[in-house]
Amino acid sequence: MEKVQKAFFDTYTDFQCYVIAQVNSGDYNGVGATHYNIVEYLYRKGPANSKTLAQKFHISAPAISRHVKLLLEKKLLVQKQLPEDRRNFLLEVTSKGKLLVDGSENQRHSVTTRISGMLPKKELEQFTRILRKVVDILKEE
Amino acid sequence: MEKVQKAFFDTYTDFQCYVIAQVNSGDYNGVGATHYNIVEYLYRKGPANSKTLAQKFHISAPAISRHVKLLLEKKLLVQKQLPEDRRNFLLEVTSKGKLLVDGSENQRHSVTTRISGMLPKKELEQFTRILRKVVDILKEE
DNA sequence: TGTAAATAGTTAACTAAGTTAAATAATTTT
DNA sequence: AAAATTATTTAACTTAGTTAACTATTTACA
Repeated sequence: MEKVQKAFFDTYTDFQCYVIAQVNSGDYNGVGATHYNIVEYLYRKGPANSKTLAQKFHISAPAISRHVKLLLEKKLLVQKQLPEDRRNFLLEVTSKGKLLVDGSENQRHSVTTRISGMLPKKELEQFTRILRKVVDILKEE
Repeated sequence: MEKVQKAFFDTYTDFQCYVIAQVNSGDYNGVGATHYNIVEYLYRKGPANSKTLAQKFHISAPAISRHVKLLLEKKLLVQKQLPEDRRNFLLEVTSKGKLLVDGSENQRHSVTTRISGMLPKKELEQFTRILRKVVDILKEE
Protein backbone atom coordinates (compact mmCIF):
# COMPACT_ATOMS: atom_id res chain seq x y z
CA MET A 1 0.00 0.00 0.00
CA GLU A 2 1.26 3.48 -0.79
CA LYS A 3 2.26 5.78 2.05
CA VAL A 4 -0.61 8.24 1.56
CA GLN A 5 -3.13 5.42 1.48
CA LYS A 6 -1.59 3.74 4.49
CA ALA A 7 -1.86 6.96 6.49
CA PHE A 8 -5.47 7.31 5.48
CA PHE A 9 -6.29 3.71 6.39
CA ASP A 10 -4.78 4.08 9.85
CA THR A 11 -6.54 7.35 10.55
CA TYR A 12 -9.84 6.03 9.29
CA THR A 13 -9.44 2.95 11.51
CA ASP A 14 -9.02 5.10 14.60
CA PHE A 15 -11.94 7.23 13.57
CA GLN A 16 -14.26 4.31 12.90
CA CYS A 17 -13.37 2.78 16.24
CA TYR A 18 -14.36 6.03 17.90
CA VAL A 19 -17.62 6.40 15.96
CA ILE A 20 -18.70 2.88 16.90
CA ALA A 21 -17.85 3.27 20.57
CA GLN A 22 -19.64 6.59 20.63
CA VAL A 23 -22.78 5.32 18.93
CA ASN A 24 -22.94 2.18 21.04
CA SER A 25 -22.82 4.20 24.21
CA GLY A 26 -25.57 6.48 22.97
CA ASP A 27 -28.28 7.43 25.43
CA TYR A 28 -31.16 9.21 23.81
CA ASN A 29 -33.53 9.90 26.70
CA GLY A 30 -34.45 6.28 27.20
CA VAL A 31 -34.88 5.30 23.59
CA GLY A 32 -32.19 3.39 21.73
CA ALA A 33 -29.95 4.84 19.05
CA THR A 34 -31.95 3.32 16.19
CA HIS A 35 -35.22 4.53 17.75
CA TYR A 36 -33.84 8.01 17.98
CA ASN A 37 -32.52 7.91 14.44
CA ILE A 38 -35.92 6.83 13.11
CA VAL A 39 -37.67 9.72 14.81
CA GLU A 40 -35.02 12.18 13.68
CA TYR A 41 -35.18 10.90 10.10
CA LEU A 42 -38.97 11.23 9.93
CA TYR A 43 -38.75 14.68 11.46
CA ARG A 44 -36.15 15.89 8.98
CA LYS A 45 -37.38 14.18 5.82
CA GLY A 46 -41.11 13.99 6.49
CA PRO A 47 -43.50 11.01 6.82
CA ALA A 48 -42.53 7.63 5.38
CA ASN A 49 -43.55 4.00 5.69
CA SER A 50 -41.75 1.11 7.38
CA LYS A 51 -40.31 -0.23 4.17
CA THR A 52 -38.57 3.06 3.44
CA LEU A 53 -37.12 3.09 6.94
CA ALA A 54 -35.84 -0.48 6.58
CA GLN A 55 -34.06 0.49 3.37
CA LYS A 56 -32.72 3.72 4.80
CA PHE A 57 -31.26 2.05 7.90
CA HIS A 58 -30.23 -1.19 6.19
CA ILE A 59 -32.11 -3.35 8.66
CA SER A 60 -34.85 -5.92 8.11
CA ALA A 61 -38.57 -5.17 8.03
CA PRO A 62 -39.26 -7.09 11.26
CA ALA A 63 -36.59 -5.10 13.09
CA ILE A 64 -38.20 -1.84 11.97
CA SER A 65 -41.60 -3.24 12.87
CA ARG A 66 -40.56 -3.77 16.48
CA HIS A 67 -38.96 -0.32 16.72
CA VAL A 68 -42.03 1.35 15.27
CA LYS A 69 -44.32 -0.54 17.64
CA LEU A 70 -42.40 0.82 20.61
CA LEU A 71 -42.30 4.34 19.20
CA LEU A 72 -46.07 4.26 18.68
CA GLU A 73 -46.55 3.06 22.26
CA LYS A 74 -44.36 5.91 23.47
CA LYS A 75 -46.44 8.34 21.37
CA LEU A 76 -43.35 9.60 19.55
CA LEU A 77 -44.90 8.56 16.22
CA VAL A 78 -48.39 8.19 14.82
CA GLN A 79 -49.51 5.96 12.00
CA LYS A 80 -51.87 6.88 9.19
CA GLN A 81 -53.29 4.21 6.95
CA LEU A 82 -53.43 5.41 3.36
CA PRO A 83 -56.95 5.09 1.91
CA GLU A 84 -55.57 4.50 -1.60
CA ASP A 85 -53.51 1.51 -0.42
CA ARG A 86 -54.51 0.24 2.96
CA ARG A 87 -51.42 -1.96 3.32
CA ASN A 88 -49.37 1.19 3.50
CA PHE A 89 -49.01 2.99 6.84
CA LEU A 90 -47.38 6.40 6.80
CA LEU A 91 -45.43 7.17 9.94
CA GLU A 92 -45.33 10.69 11.25
CA VAL A 93 -43.54 12.34 14.17
CA THR A 94 -45.76 13.64 16.96
CA SER A 95 -45.09 16.91 18.75
CA LYS A 96 -43.70 14.79 21.59
CA GLY A 97 -41.33 13.18 19.08
CA LYS A 98 -40.26 16.57 17.78
CA LEU A 99 -39.59 17.69 21.33
CA LEU A 100 -37.34 14.67 21.80
CA VAL A 101 -35.26 15.56 18.75
CA ASP A 102 -35.19 19.29 19.47
CA GLY A 103 -34.28 18.87 23.09
CA SER A 104 -31.95 15.95 22.66
CA GLU A 105 -28.45 16.79 23.69
CA ASN A 106 -27.53 13.83 21.60
CA GLN A 107 -24.12 12.41 21.06
CA ARG A 108 -23.82 13.43 17.45
CA HIS A 109 -24.72 17.01 18.26
CA SER A 110 -22.18 17.18 21.04
CA VAL A 111 -19.53 15.56 18.84
CA THR A 112 -20.08 17.82 15.86
CA THR A 113 -20.28 20.88 18.09
CA ARG A 114 -17.00 19.97 19.70
CA ILE A 115 -15.33 19.49 16.32
CA SER A 116 -16.84 22.72 14.98
CA GLY A 117 -15.47 24.59 17.95
CA MET A 118 -11.95 23.23 17.67
CA LEU A 119 -11.28 23.47 13.94
CA PRO A 120 -10.62 26.82 12.28
CA LYS A 121 -13.59 27.78 10.10
CA LYS A 122 -11.63 27.35 6.89
CA GLU A 123 -10.57 23.85 7.82
CA LEU A 124 -14.10 22.94 8.87
CA GLU A 125 -15.39 24.00 5.46
CA GLN A 126 -12.66 22.04 3.73
CA PHE A 127 -13.35 18.99 5.84
CA THR A 128 -17.09 19.16 5.24
CA ARG A 129 -16.56 19.50 1.51
CA ILE A 130 -14.32 16.45 1.28
CA LEU A 131 -16.44 14.44 3.71
CA ARG A 132 -19.44 15.12 1.47
CA LYS A 133 -17.48 13.78 -1.48
CA VAL A 134 -16.56 10.73 0.57
CA VAL A 135 -20.18 10.09 1.52
CA ASP A 136 -21.19 10.34 -2.13
CA ILE A 137 -18.48 7.85 -3.10
CA LEU A 138 -19.66 5.48 -0.38
CA LYS A 139 -23.27 5.80 -1.43
CA GLU A 140 -22.54 4.93 -5.04
CA GLU A 141 -22.93 1.19 -4.78
CA MET B 1 -26.62 27.04 14.40
CA GLU B 2 -24.32 28.76 11.93
CA LYS B 3 -24.44 27.74 8.30
CA VAL B 4 -20.98 26.18 8.23
CA GLN B 5 -21.72 24.16 11.33
CA LYS B 6 -25.12 23.10 10.01
CA ALA B 7 -23.55 21.81 6.81
CA PHE B 8 -21.00 19.89 8.82
CA PHE B 9 -23.65 18.39 11.10
CA ASP B 10 -25.72 17.18 8.16
CA THR B 11 -22.75 15.69 6.35
CA TYR B 12 -21.49 14.02 9.49
CA THR B 13 -24.96 12.57 10.10
CA ASP B 14 -25.00 10.96 6.66
CA PHE B 15 -21.50 9.69 7.16
CA GLN B 16 -22.19 8.20 10.58
CA CYS B 17 -25.28 6.48 9.26
CA TYR B 18 -23.15 4.91 6.55
CA VAL B 19 -20.37 3.83 8.91
CA ILE B 20 -22.84 2.12 11.22
CA ALA B 21 -24.66 0.31 8.41
CA GLN B 22 -21.34 -0.76 6.97
CA VAL B 23 -19.91 -2.02 10.24
CA ASN B 24 -23.11 -3.84 11.19
CA SER B 25 -23.11 -5.70 7.91
CA GLY B 26 -19.46 -6.68 8.36
CA ASP B 27 -18.49 -10.21 7.47
CA TYR B 28 -15.01 -11.10 8.57
CA ASN B 29 -14.60 -14.72 7.48
CA GLY B 30 -17.02 -16.07 10.04
CA VAL B 31 -15.90 -14.04 13.03
CA GLY B 32 -17.84 -10.99 14.23
CA ALA B 33 -16.70 -7.41 13.81
CA THR B 34 -15.50 -7.11 17.41
CA HIS B 35 -13.66 -10.43 17.15
CA TYR B 36 -11.92 -9.25 14.04
CA ASN B 37 -11.05 -5.91 15.59
CA ILE B 38 -9.54 -7.60 18.63
CA VAL B 39 -7.29 -9.77 16.48
CA GLU B 40 -6.31 -6.83 14.30
CA TYR B 41 -5.56 -4.66 17.33
CA LEU B 42 -3.30 -7.29 18.93
CA TYR B 43 -1.57 -7.84 15.62
CA ARG B 44 -0.89 -4.17 15.09
CA LYS B 45 -0.09 -3.09 18.63
CA GLY B 46 1.36 -6.29 20.06
CA PRO B 47 0.24 -8.54 22.96
CA ALA B 48 -2.10 -7.18 25.62
CA ASN B 49 -4.39 -8.49 28.34
CA SER B 50 -8.18 -8.60 28.46
CA LYS B 51 -8.46 -5.50 30.60
CA THR B 52 -6.60 -3.41 28.04
CA LEU B 53 -8.89 -4.70 25.30
CA ALA B 54 -11.99 -3.85 27.33
CA GLN B 55 -10.74 -0.29 27.77
CA LYS B 56 -9.69 0.04 24.14
CA PHE B 57 -13.06 -1.13 22.80
CA HIS B 58 -15.18 0.46 25.53
CA ILE B 59 -16.92 -2.78 26.40
CA SER B 60 -17.18 -4.68 29.68
CA ALA B 61 -14.71 -7.29 30.91
CA PRO B 62 -17.23 -10.16 30.60
CA ALA B 63 -17.94 -9.23 26.98
CA ILE B 64 -14.22 -9.34 26.18
CA SER B 65 -13.92 -12.57 28.13
CA ARG B 66 -16.48 -14.27 25.90
CA HIS B 67 -14.86 -12.94 22.72
CA VAL B 68 -11.42 -14.06 23.81
CA LYS B 69 -12.71 -17.51 24.75
CA LEU B 70 -14.03 -17.98 21.22
CA LEU B 71 -10.86 -16.61 19.63
CA LEU B 72 -8.76 -19.04 21.70
CA GLU B 73 -11.01 -21.92 20.63
CA LYS B 74 -10.59 -20.86 17.02
CA LYS B 75 -6.81 -20.73 17.54
CA LEU B 76 -6.63 -17.14 16.38
CA LEU B 77 -5.10 -16.13 19.71
CA VAL B 78 -2.97 -17.78 22.37
CA GLN B 79 -2.67 -16.70 25.97
CA LYS B 80 0.42 -16.64 28.15
CA GLN B 81 0.18 -16.41 31.89
CA LEU B 82 2.74 -13.98 33.25
CA PRO B 83 4.97 -15.57 35.91
CA GLU B 84 5.40 -12.25 37.73
CA ASP B 85 1.61 -11.84 38.12
CA ARG B 86 -0.33 -14.97 37.47
CA ARG B 87 -3.69 -13.16 37.33
CA ASN B 88 -2.48 -11.53 34.16
CA PHE B 89 -2.84 -13.34 30.83
CA LEU B 90 -1.15 -11.80 27.80
CA LEU B 91 -3.00 -12.42 24.56
CA GLU B 92 -1.06 -12.91 21.38
CA VAL B 93 -2.08 -13.40 17.76
CA THR B 94 -1.25 -16.79 16.25
CA SER B 95 -0.01 -17.20 12.72
CA LYS B 96 -3.55 -18.27 11.84
CA GLY B 97 -4.82 -14.99 13.32
CA LYS B 98 -2.26 -13.04 11.32
CA LEU B 99 -3.38 -14.83 8.19
CA LEU B 100 -6.95 -13.77 8.91
CA VAL B 101 -5.98 -10.12 9.15
CA ASP B 102 -3.59 -10.21 6.21
CA GLY B 103 -5.95 -12.04 3.95
CA SER B 104 -9.09 -10.35 5.11
CA GLU B 105 -10.73 -8.41 2.35
CA ASN B 106 -12.44 -6.59 5.15
CA GLN B 107 -14.96 -3.83 4.85
CA ARG B 108 -12.72 -1.09 6.11
CA HIS B 109 -10.00 -2.01 3.65
CA SER B 110 -12.42 -2.00 0.78
CA VAL B 111 -13.93 1.29 1.93
CA THR B 112 -10.64 3.08 2.39
CA THR B 113 -9.31 1.69 -0.88
CA ARG B 114 -12.39 2.93 -2.70
CA ILE B 115 -12.03 6.39 -1.19
CA SER B 116 -8.29 6.45 -1.88
CA GLY B 117 -8.98 5.61 -5.49
CA MET B 118 -11.61 8.26 -6.03
CA LEU B 119 -10.07 11.28 -4.32
CA PRO B 120 -7.18 13.17 -5.93
CA LYS B 121 -4.00 12.53 -3.95
CA LYS B 122 -3.83 16.09 -2.70
CA GLU B 123 -7.36 15.95 -1.36
CA LEU B 124 -6.74 12.59 0.26
CA GLU B 125 -3.77 14.02 2.10
CA GLN B 126 -5.77 17.05 3.18
CA PHE B 127 -8.63 14.85 4.35
CA THR B 128 -6.33 12.53 6.27
CA ARG B 129 -4.64 15.48 7.95
CA ILE B 130 -7.91 17.00 9.14
CA LEU B 131 -9.43 13.63 10.06
CA ARG B 132 -6.39 13.00 12.26
CA LYS B 133 -7.02 16.31 13.98
CA VAL B 134 -10.66 15.36 14.44
CA VAL B 135 -9.74 12.01 15.99
CA ASP B 136 -7.39 13.77 18.38
CA ILE B 137 -10.14 16.19 19.38
CA LEU B 138 -12.52 13.30 19.95
CA LYS B 139 -9.98 11.38 21.98
CA GLU B 140 -9.30 14.26 24.30
CA GLU B 141 -11.97 13.44 26.86
C1' DT C 1 2.68 -12.91 59.62
C1' DG C 2 -2.18 -12.77 58.91
C1' DT C 3 -6.03 -10.41 57.27
C1' DA C 4 -8.25 -6.92 54.41
C1' DA C 5 -8.43 -4.61 50.11
C1' DA C 6 -7.54 -4.44 45.34
C1' DT C 7 -7.03 -6.51 40.73
C1' DA C 8 -7.72 -9.78 36.62
C1' DG C 9 -10.64 -12.68 34.88
C1' DT C 10 -14.94 -15.82 34.63
C1' DT C 11 -19.75 -17.44 35.15
C1' DA C 12 -24.65 -16.73 35.33
C1' DA C 13 -28.75 -14.41 34.29
C1' DC C 14 -30.57 -10.87 31.71
C1' DT C 15 -31.59 -7.39 27.77
C1' DA C 16 -31.52 -5.15 23.25
C1' DA C 17 -31.43 -5.45 18.65
C1' DG C 18 -30.55 -7.81 14.84
C1' DT C 19 -31.82 -12.21 11.77
C1' DT C 20 -34.95 -15.71 8.79
C1' DA C 21 -39.26 -18.16 7.97
C1' DA C 22 -43.96 -18.19 8.01
C1' DA C 23 -48.46 -15.80 8.57
C1' DT C 24 -51.88 -12.03 7.53
C1' DA C 25 -54.04 -8.61 4.88
C1' DA C 26 -54.59 -5.81 0.84
C1' DT C 27 -53.82 -5.09 -3.93
C1' DT C 28 -52.73 -6.21 -8.71
C1' DT C 29 -52.34 -9.29 -12.56
C1' DT C 30 -53.98 -12.66 -15.63
C1' DA D 1 -61.86 -15.69 -9.55
C1' DA D 2 -57.43 -17.46 -8.78
C1' DA D 3 -52.64 -16.47 -8.47
C1' DA D 4 -48.97 -13.48 -7.61
C1' DT D 5 -47.14 -9.49 -5.33
C1' DT D 6 -46.61 -6.20 -1.62
C1' DA D 7 -46.45 -4.20 3.23
C1' DT D 8 -46.39 -5.57 7.54
C1' DT D 9 -46.40 -8.60 11.67
C1' DT D 10 -45.46 -12.71 14.59
C1' DA D 11 -42.52 -16.36 16.19
C1' DA D 12 -38.29 -18.47 17.15
C1' DC D 13 -33.60 -17.73 17.19
C1' DT D 14 -28.71 -15.50 17.54
C1' DT D 15 -25.28 -12.27 18.84
C1' DA D 16 -23.27 -9.12 21.64
C1' DG D 17 -23.75 -6.16 25.09
C1' DT D 18 -24.94 -5.46 30.39
C1' DT D 19 -24.58 -6.10 35.91
C1' DA D 20 -23.85 -8.97 39.96
C1' DA D 21 -21.52 -12.37 42.11
C1' DC D 22 -17.78 -15.57 42.01
C1' DT D 23 -12.49 -17.42 42.02
C1' DA D 24 -7.69 -16.69 42.15
C1' DT D 25 -3.90 -13.88 42.96
C1' DT D 26 -1.36 -9.98 44.64
C1' DT D 27 -0.59 -5.94 47.62
C1' DA D 28 -0.93 -3.18 51.84
C1' DC D 29 -0.33 -2.84 56.48
C1' DA D 30 -1.39 -3.47 61.73
